[in-house]
Amino acid sequence: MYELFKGLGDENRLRIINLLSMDEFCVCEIEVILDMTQSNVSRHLNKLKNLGIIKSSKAAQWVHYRVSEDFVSENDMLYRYLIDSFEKEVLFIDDIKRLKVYRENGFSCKWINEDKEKVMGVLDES
Amino acid sequence: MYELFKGLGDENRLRIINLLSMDEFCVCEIEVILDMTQSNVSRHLNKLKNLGIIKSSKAAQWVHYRVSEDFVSENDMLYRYLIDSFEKEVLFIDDIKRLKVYRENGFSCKWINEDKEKVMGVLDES
DNA sequence: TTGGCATATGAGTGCAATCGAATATAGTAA
DNA sequence: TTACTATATTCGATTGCACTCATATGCCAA
Repeated sequence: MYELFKGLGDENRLRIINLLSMDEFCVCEIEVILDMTQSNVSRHLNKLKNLGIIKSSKAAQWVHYRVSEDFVSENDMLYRYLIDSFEKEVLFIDDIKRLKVYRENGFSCKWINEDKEKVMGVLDES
Repeated sequence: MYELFKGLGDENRLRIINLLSMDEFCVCEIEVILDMTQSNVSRHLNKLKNLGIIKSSKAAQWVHYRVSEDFVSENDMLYRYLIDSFEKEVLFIDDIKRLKVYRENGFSCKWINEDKEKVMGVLDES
């Protein structure tokens, strides 16, 4: 049990969970939206996966991550606490704002591949 | 927010919270019931206090610790999740068993002062 | 099969956290 | 005051964790 809390005791991992609570994302999208390095995102995702908080599925060379439905149903109160808390803190609210801009511009893995700088630039301005 | 989870991400601190969820205790009682060193208990209590999870009050040379009512009301779901989880794990269940033996023998700070070895011995046998 | 892209992992670094032992502080009682 | 007791804090050692850079793996497309 303390392992679970230890896993949640990291800002970047909470930011990832916050993002994944909205939708499914592949690694490169998380990287761009949260402005983290690729290896760092990958490592945190792996840790969250080992804890059973998220799950992954491969689609071609992309790996999509999502919050585990089992985790949510087995840890109902904790998950609701998380969601509530996300909505109260600027850091998490700002990440969701960045996600909105990402969506409004119709960005996707493809865009990131073709011109990552451009995508990052647009997100940074907002 | 991640600081709170980081604080909960330690087995000994969870054991202390589990114990304090039952009643108020002074440091020497926690030390004996959980079989931890005095300095270690003190350290963890201090950390939990800084996080606002517990509160303390002095009575003569003793310091009594209890779960903060404010923390419980402000973090209702998280606290309920904690209590639920405690009830499901052997480690925490066993600590409460030790507490019961402590109570059934009528032990107190005084007893611990007068013959700590004896008290520990009785608890260890159970 | 080769080239390129998405993701994962290994190695190294530095910082943070835990712990026991010893010591300091503060409060009490004689 | 002095002696004692409960708790807090400092020290030094050890371990654990997050991070970056570089490289490996695995998948697709031409």
